[in-house]
This record gives sequence, structure tokens and C-alpha cells, in this order.
Amino acid sequence: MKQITMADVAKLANVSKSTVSQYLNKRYDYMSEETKKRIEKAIDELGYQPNFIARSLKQKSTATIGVIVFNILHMLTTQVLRAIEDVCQERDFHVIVCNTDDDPEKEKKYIEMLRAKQVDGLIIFPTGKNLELYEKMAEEQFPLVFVDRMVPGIPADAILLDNHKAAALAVNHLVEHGYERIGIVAPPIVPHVIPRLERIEGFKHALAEKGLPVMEEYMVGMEISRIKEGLTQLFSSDCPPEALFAINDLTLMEILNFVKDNNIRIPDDLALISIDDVPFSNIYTPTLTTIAQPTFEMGKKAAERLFMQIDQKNEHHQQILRFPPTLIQRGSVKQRT
Amino acid sequence: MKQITMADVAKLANVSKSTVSQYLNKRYDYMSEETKKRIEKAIDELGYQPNFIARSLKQKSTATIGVIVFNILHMLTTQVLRAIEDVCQERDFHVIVCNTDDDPEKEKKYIEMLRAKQVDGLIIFPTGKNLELYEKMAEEQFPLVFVDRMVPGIPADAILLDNHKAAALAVNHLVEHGYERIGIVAPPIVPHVIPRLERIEGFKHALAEKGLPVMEEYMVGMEISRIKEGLTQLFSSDCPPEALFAINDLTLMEILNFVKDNNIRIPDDLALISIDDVPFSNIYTPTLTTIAQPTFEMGKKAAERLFMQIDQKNEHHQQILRFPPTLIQRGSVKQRT
DNA sequence: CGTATTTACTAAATCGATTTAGTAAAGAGA
DNA sequence: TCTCTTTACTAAATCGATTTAGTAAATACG
Repeated sequence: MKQITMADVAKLANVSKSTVSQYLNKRYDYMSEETKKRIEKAIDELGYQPNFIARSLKQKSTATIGVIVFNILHMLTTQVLRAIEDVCQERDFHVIVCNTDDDPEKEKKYIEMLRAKQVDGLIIFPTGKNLELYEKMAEEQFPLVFVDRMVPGIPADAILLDNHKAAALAVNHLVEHGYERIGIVAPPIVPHVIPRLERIEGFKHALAEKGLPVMEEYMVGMEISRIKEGLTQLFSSDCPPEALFAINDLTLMEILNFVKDNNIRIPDDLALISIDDVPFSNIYTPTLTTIAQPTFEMGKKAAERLFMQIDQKNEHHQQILRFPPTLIQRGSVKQRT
Repeated sequence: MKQITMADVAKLANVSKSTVSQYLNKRYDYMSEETKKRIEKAIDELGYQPNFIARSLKQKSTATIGVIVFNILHMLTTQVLRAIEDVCQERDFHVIVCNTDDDPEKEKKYIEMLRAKQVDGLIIFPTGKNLELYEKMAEEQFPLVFVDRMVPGIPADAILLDNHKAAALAVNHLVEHGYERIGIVAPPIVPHVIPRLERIEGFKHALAEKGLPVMEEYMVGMEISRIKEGLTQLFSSDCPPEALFAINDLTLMEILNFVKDNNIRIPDDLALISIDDVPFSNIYTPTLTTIAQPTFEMGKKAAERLFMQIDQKNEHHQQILRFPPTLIQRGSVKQRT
């Protein structure tokens, strides 16, 4: 089953390869109708399919981008990815998807291999730990957009949630409903995961704004697998929190698991609000009050910024875009009496 | 910022391109230590990165596969995809992901473009409507694996759930818990969506086995958006079903929505069982009894079958693999008294 | 009518690797 | 010492397109 190439088509149509190439690229400027017909006929007689790889080599463009995420299983990732794919579909671009599991080594390997495969650009949910690599790409003006996290010092576009605002939205909503003893639940706080830091910061700041003290013991920051333990300890204290703020969907799940195990009633015993609008928020009992990220808009914008860089090969200046979160009031926070 | 090529490395190291190529491919058979050192030095002095596209052109292999799914937002898809990516990662292959939204036109375009891009194989959740295309690929022995659905008459590998068994598992579980009036909820039944048909068939067959009548009015098969209507009508009848079997996660969501709106208590007023183990099945109240698909195993196997075809370019014969579903007993089906 | 321009093509170079066939030098064996 | 191998390379062809420079024929123009 040997490949049929342009040369075969050319021979059959009795023209040169160049002419076939012109035909395929619709450069009909100086081409007789008759020649067009002959080429068309030859093409479908042979069932010729162009080899895009050969074209890519010459044109230095693969019409393919890479998207490197932590884990495609996370909702945020999946939704952003879907939006990116939609934008790419319009431009006949394809998307290579890679999972890093937040491992910098994997990330490094993927970035290097994708660049070797000559992708036209990269959208990355960065681990934040391959500074030299990020720097090199930025220096070379390689089209690059960070999503979800940004990397301080790297002049690349970044699409982020306005994390301060998200935390403020949560705190204000709780305070306005009469809650004062508010806890926050998060994965471990590490310096290179900026959104986590910003959400905690925003949380503290919003509490201060409302004149409430920041209680260190109400701040649970640990590995997902240990959160239930942490909550158990927190809720066995004399004065447990009246409300909990989950900074993402993973921590929310742990909290829901915990309250179920311990027969804590929401919102009567404990109010609950979280960032990330999980798909079951509407059907859970009670329905869940959440802070939604505009994931599709974020994915769309990420792709658009990337194409902007791909299109205009001249210099482009960095933009850090923060998207507004939305409070979705449902049933897991009630007015206290 | 011009590309650094093998020729540049060769010049600097004072060897031929061929030798550099040998070095990169670790064919050290007849190469002096000194030459190796010189090449290595030249490579990192220039910061040379090989161009994989050029290599692909010559080698006729891109180390890239395509995965064409309906919608990456569906859980099943995401999980299968993740498993595929893991297998690919081990072999240094990359995955291009495409969404068809179950539109045959989009599917066609993707298949053609991915083949033009010379992907080494394709894993497809098929719409089932591009028969000529599927046929052509099978004929050409192009590495191909279908997942979730199969296409009758196309001799390609297929990775499926054992749908009959899944339905039987559901029905038997309900019957054994004392339920007799069992309804089934599904998207529209169309001839080319085999799993849907098989689940319905399995449902009827299992009822018959248990000596129960198949009640047409208990079979809701309509667009997701109209299911709530359908349920409303069903439950306003004299003799509504005592148990419902949702054939996938989407229909389950609609049912949960419906019962919430109508204050139907599960499992007291209505027992509920579904195919697809949704992520919140453990934290929902009540916890949800489900039939889980072994999504990761299915994804892994799909990738393995594909690589089997990619590796042995000689003929390979079709396998249709049906994976066993698992009943996960939780709280949405109780023993009737 | 002779030159200039336009039309309709083609030959050959190119993209950046891999691979095959070949060669010069060194070493082995009789 | 002479031939045969082995070692350590290289030149050139190749993969399948695109693109540039060029050419022959037809047409336009003064």
C-alpha cells in the first residue's frame, strides 16, 4: 500500500508537481480551466491525499498546538480544553493534549518534545518549576499562554481567575448571611502555586475588611488525602467554624464526604461555599452555593491570545488577564437568625 | 531567530550530517569517543533541538495518534482519554484530541485531516455514519480502534461495555430487592447507536428472564432536554414505576433533577440505578447505586490494541472486546418490605 | 512589425532530517 | 608483504511537499 504522492498526480495529469501544488493551494491565478479539470480528475482517480507533514516541513507551521495540563480529569481543565478545541476547530488547527500530574519533569519532557514536533504554540497550566524553559520560550518569542497559574518573572500571557475577588465574594456572602467563624479548606500552601496563595490572601483580606479576626486554626491546608483527618480534628474542638470555604472542587468533595460521614447538616449546622461550580451543584441536597469560574471564556481567550501571537510574528506584549468569578447563590448558605 | 539544524552541528563538530544523525539515534557502533564528545559539545554549544517533523517525513511515523470523541466533557470520554494518554506517555507518543459533538461531518473532516497529518493510528468513538471512511481505513489496514460504539460490518477492533450484562445487572438487582414495576430512561433510540440498543435489549431480556412483563409506557426514550417532561407525564399516571434504570450519566442527571423538583424520595418513593459511576455517587444523599464501566481498563486496552496494530504491520485480525460492568451497591436501591 | 507584457506553465532548489552505498585508513591473518 | 576485514567515517539520495526563478507562447501596444 504505497503512498500516492503529488508526483503521481502530476504524471497522470501530465503537468508538473508545481502546478499540482498551485492547484491544491487554490492559486488559480494563471491556470487554464482545462488543466484544473485534468488535475482534479487525476486526484480523485488516484484517491490522492496530501501529506501534511511534508508541507509542514517546508512551511514551518504544523497547524497544531500543544496544551499541557495537570490532569485532564479535573473539570476546570476539561472545560478550558473544550473551549480551546472549539477555537482551534474554526482555524483548522489540532490540539495535542498532555497530562503532567503536576510533575515538573513530565512537563519539561512534554514541552521539549512538543517543540521538537514543531507545534505552533503552547498553552500551559504550568507547574511553575521549569523556570529556565519558560524563560527560553519567552525569549525566543515562542507563542505561549499560561492558564490557571502564572509564573512570576516570565513575560508570557496568563489567563487567570481573579482569585482575590473570588475569595472576597465567598467571605462577603457568608458574612452578610450572619456568619463570623469562617474556616477555609485548601490543598497544601506552596510558594509556586499562585492561585492558592491568592485565594488565601483574599480570604484573610476580606475577613479583615469585615472587621473579623483571622483564626489560624480555621485554616486547613493539607494534602487532599489528609483533609478529612484535618476536618475531624477541627470539628472536635470547642469552637468549630460555622461556615467553610472550599477553595476548589477537590477540597469541596472532601468536605462533603466528611459532613456525610459525620451527619453534619448543611446549611443548618454548617454553611458551605466553594470555588468551582461542580456539575451536581444543582441536584445535590441542599443545592450548593458556589463561586463559578468562567471556564469556557477563559479557554476561548487563551486560544485567542495564542493565535494572536502566532499570527503577528512581530513583538507582542504580555497581558495578564484576570477573569471575574460569579457567585451562584443556592442552598448551602442560609440566612442566620 | 533562525533554526539551528543538523548541518550547523555537523559543521561545528567537523563531521558530516550523517555522523550527527547516527549520534542522535545512539548508533554508536563505529564511532570514536572523541567524535562523540565533539558532537555533544557542538550540540549544546548551539542549543540544537532536532526537528521531529523532518524525521517524521523520512521515517513515515509521527509518534502521534488521534483520538476522536463526541465530547471531551463527558466523564466516560475523559477517563478513557486519560488512560490512553498514560499508555502513550510510556511510548513517547502524543495524542491529538478532537470533539465531534456526534456530528458525522466533523468526524469526517477530523479523520481526513488527521490522516493527512500522518498520525500513526486513530482511536474513535464513532458517530457510526461515515461508513465509506471507516471501510477505507480498515481496507488499508490503517491502525484503528473503536471505543464505546462499534460499527457493524467494519472489521476494526472495538472496545465496548458488555451492555447486555450491564442492563441485566441493573434489572436483577432491582428485582432481587423486590421491585417489579421498573422503568428505563434513555436518550432517543436510533439504529446506529449500538450501546443504547443493547442496553434496552438487555433490559427487556432480563425482565423476561425474571418473568416480568415489558411495559412500553415505562420506557422513556427521548432527547435529554425533553426527559423531564417525559418523566412528569410518566409519574402522573395511575401506576408509575417503582424503580428507574438510567442508561447513562446524562439521563441520571435528568432524573435527579426531576425527583428534586417533585420531592420524590429516593429510595423510599423510587429506587434508582444507573450506568456510569458519577463522581458524586458517594456523597449524594442517598448514595447512588450504579453500574460502573471499567473506563481506565477500556482506555488502556484501546491504546494497547492500537499499538499492537502499529507495531506489527502484517495483518491483524479484528477483536471485539466487551468489558464487564460492575454493580456498586449503595443507597438508592433498598430492600422492599 | 517588433518589442513589452501577460499567461500558463516547469525545473530545480529547498525544508531538515535519515539512510544507503561507498571510501580511506588501520589492523588481522597467512 | 599482500589481501581481507573491520573501523570510522562521508556524499548523495530520499521523504513529499512548497517556492523561486525561469521559459515559451500568446497577446498587447505604439
